[in-house]
Amino acid sequence: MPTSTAPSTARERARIEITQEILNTARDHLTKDGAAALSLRAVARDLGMVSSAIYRYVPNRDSLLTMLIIDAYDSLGADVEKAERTVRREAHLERFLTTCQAVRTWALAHPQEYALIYGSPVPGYAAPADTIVPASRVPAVLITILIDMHSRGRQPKPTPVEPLVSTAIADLRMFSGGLLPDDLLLRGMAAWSSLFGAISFELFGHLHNVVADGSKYRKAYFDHQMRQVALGLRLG
Amino acid sequence: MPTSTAPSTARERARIEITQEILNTARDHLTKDGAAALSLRAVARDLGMVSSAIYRYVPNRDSLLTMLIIDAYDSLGADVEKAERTVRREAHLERFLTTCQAVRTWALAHPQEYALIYGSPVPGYAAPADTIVPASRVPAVLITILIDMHSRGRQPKPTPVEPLVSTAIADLRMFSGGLLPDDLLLRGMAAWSSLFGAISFELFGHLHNVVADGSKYRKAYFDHQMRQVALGLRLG
DNA sequence: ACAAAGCAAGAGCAGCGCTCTGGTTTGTTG
DNA sequence: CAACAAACCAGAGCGCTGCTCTTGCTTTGT
Repeated sequence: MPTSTAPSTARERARIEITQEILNTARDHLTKDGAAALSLRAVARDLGMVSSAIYRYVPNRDSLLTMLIIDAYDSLGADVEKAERTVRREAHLERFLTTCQAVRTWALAHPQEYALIYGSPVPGYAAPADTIVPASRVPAVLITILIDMHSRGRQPKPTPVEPLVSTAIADLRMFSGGLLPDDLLLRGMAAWSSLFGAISFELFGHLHNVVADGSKYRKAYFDHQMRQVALGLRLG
Repeated sequence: MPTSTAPSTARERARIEITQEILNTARDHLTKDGAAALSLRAVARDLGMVSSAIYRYVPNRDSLLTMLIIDAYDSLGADVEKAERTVRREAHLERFLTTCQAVRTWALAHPQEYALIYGSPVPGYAAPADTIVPASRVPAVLITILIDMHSRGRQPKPTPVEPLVSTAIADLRMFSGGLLPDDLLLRGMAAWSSLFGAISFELFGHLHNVVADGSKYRKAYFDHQMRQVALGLRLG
């Protein structure tokens, strides 16, 4: 089943087109002034429509933000997948490091969008179901690397995990197709949090007066940290 | 030199008192509706003053947020310091784990304040200098644990660190009094990012459909992860 | 040919941050 | 004690926001 049916009437085509324009303009505003400053009225003004007309295409501000969130997840996911694909399949460590670099590169290039998806969620906001698939693209890449490593390499005996923790990650185990032992899944989660913890700290200003400001310093620092994380994954 | 001189006149006393009331009411609003929804007018209403009167005590909304940020850092810092103090000095691992638990406990109890200080910063916002001291209380606790461990325990030979990374963390080295080798400082940074990465993921909803929702599962998962982090610190 | 559905435009409501004006209170000084 | 400047308060007002409702017009499927 196709996710979107072909536009039969001119009206449907126009509707899709206008919705696209709204999304594009909104993304421009987002990258310039941040999510908090995004205003439906300003978007309408830019598009030469009156403010009320926007509500024909977007039910409200929150849902516009949701569309931008999905967009951001997909943009990040596509970049990361593309970067990771360029690496030789057997070079597991390099695949991991390339993935981390790609996430950071995207985040530095799209700080507001990064903040939108990995920063504080808006107060009453609950992520709708449409976001969970795009949101899992990066985790999927990481898990694939782990699976490849685990299935090919020598498998050290898995460290046993407490039952409570083991049941806690039942969903994650299912997501990975049951191909990974619990302790490796947990290491993967640790790597994932470390990756985003490091990027968030850098992007949200918590490295001020801690790690030198220059971009080469920041990159070297990040590199080093991710190599450390890779050690924890037994990738190095 | 005292940071605040004694209030001589009734007016000065009233001023301080009213400013305090404004801060308290603002904090109530923050914990209830989040930073984005915090409104000077609403605070004024709660206090029975007209909206313009607030500007006698607070220059603008941003500076009110800054005061709340400082408050939040101090609240977190005080809780963490208190918790960490209860542990036997020689039990370095336990001191570390207790610190992590204290951070998480505070974060779960004050999610909006956590989001305010560790979530996405407001677009044009630049943290003023007044925040850096309160912000470094938690890092200071972690570094003290590392110093105690390093100075007492057997010191494994430090892994050499690339020069670029070494110069990148010059500020951090200074902050730690030069008592720690670079590789341990870097492990400490990794632990710090992991800690906040883990808490941010949990608080900002990125563990949905990954780690089971129940608070005991979440706690067990967090415990496990922090023990893992401690291994990276060679604390375990 | 015609009703139904989709559309644009404008007015309007309640809220926001912030400023300005005019009038009052307070503390200090001649 | 009187005079005066500084600090205070209340209110009106500006321009912005999200969102709704009403009024007409146009496109669409029957």
